[in-house]
Amino acid sequence: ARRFGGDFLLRIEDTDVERSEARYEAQLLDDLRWLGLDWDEGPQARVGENQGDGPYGPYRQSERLEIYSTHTERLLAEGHAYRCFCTTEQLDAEREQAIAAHQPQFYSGRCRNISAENSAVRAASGELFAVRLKIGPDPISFHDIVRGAVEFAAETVSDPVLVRSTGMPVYNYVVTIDDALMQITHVIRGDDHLSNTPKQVAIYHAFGWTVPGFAHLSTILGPDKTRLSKRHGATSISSFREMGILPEALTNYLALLGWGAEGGTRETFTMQELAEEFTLERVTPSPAIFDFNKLHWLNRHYLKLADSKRVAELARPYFVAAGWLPEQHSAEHGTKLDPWSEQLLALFLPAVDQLDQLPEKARFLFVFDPAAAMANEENAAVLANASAHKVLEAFATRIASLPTPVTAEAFKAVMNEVKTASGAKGKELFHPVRIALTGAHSGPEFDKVVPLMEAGSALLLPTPVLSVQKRTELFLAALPHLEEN
RNA sequence: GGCGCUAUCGUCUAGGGGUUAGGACGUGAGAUUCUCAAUCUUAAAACACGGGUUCGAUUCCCGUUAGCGCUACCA
Repeated sequence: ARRFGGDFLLRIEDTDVERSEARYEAQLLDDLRWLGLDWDEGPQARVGENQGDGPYGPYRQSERLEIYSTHTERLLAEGHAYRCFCTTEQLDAEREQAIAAHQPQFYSGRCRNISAENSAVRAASGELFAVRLKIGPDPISFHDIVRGAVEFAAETVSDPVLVRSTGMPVYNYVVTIDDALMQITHVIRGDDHLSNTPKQVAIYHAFGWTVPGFAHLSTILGPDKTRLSKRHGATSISSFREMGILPEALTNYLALLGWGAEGGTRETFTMQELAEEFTLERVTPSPAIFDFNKLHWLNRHYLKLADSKRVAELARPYFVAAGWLPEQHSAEHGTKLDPWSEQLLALFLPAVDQLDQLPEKARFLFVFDPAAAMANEENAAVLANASAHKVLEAFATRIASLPTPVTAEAFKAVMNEVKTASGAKGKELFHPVRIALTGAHSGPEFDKVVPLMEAGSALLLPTPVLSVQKRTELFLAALPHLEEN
């Protein structure tokens, strides 16, 4: 719509009373806004914003029931539709029979030829009825922008129900009326609707309306090639948001799933660029498998580009949830905590695919557990080495005599002294110290980690961050056989 | 079962009657004076199968196979 200066309409299709709840609608509007998709016409948001509405409202199908019943009367009067008095039991039995006999399941058409008078009398007497559309003998064909010409034999369409015996019209019916009345030129939807389209085309014909353009987009599949669903991980928009995926990464990824730009070498598109370049003609008809790897790559890409304040805001809740950052900003926090948080983020952001992985990566800053570190097999192997003890002893005495806070430069100097004193170098030198300070033999550069520990130890945090000296002291105290050597 | 849709590297895709079948993610290797991450360089990796049409088919047509969808008084 944006590409060609059209309008994007948001319509709430809530004719299934049992499955429609206000909270779903609120969630939907919320998700769309978060993604950066805004609509020109649509329902007033129940969450408060005043976006939406327009000249073709109301935009909730549940509020358009009168419109539909007027149209049903017209169809009935013109003979394009008829009342069907068949009971569910009857229809179920017929269906079962057809399945047992390996026959295609069509409606028998039993009620098709009940006379208008008879039909009216039975209806007036209170007999329950559904309304069915009369399908003519000719094949129904239409053009799909993604797939080309599509044709269905009339028998396979059967006489579809338009209005349930409860009086509530059915989705395939109302969607057609709404699309026509709202002057929709392009119907863009999932290909699970492709088989429904001949029914809808027949409805356009019955009313004498112009059939719009259709574009059926392929389904997104999971790695096992079945429809993407909950067991594949995130499927709702909000779950991506909760994981810490940026909206621009998601929209970019979604656009790439089933579409390729001309040339086929560009991968990153902003919403603005998408609006300028996206065309339905270039949409692929084959279904695509959702690939978290590529989404993560895009997310990392946009995380790098994003404003650091914005990312800090987004990342903060994950640390708060872990109990490591305070919930509220105090005055002190503003001046000291914010710069520290930014440092923290700068260090760990390149290491994550999505924001919710941040606490795990930063864990060693907040949780210091020498016993656990020593219990780790790989760590134990490193510490079992005789030189490791020499390194740690040399390191401990020198680091303890340093003025606080320990700077990155002072730390580097100490490491050099330890190197000459112990004769250890490379891994032999760094790994024991790294284990002592962080509990693991791998992690980010000391140049960045040391200042972060030092500055962190001066802050008032829900979980205190220990200084380099404190860590060294505690770790050596916990090393049992050091003194014996 | 019936009807429909789909089929290029593991994945997302570009391309299209004659091409060294291009790019990206991921994977492997190398570089970056501890490691991890990031970054850079580099390598391996594809036209589902069988028939046509054609001088020539991965490309067009038909079929097979496989996957998905619909087959509801769900959307």
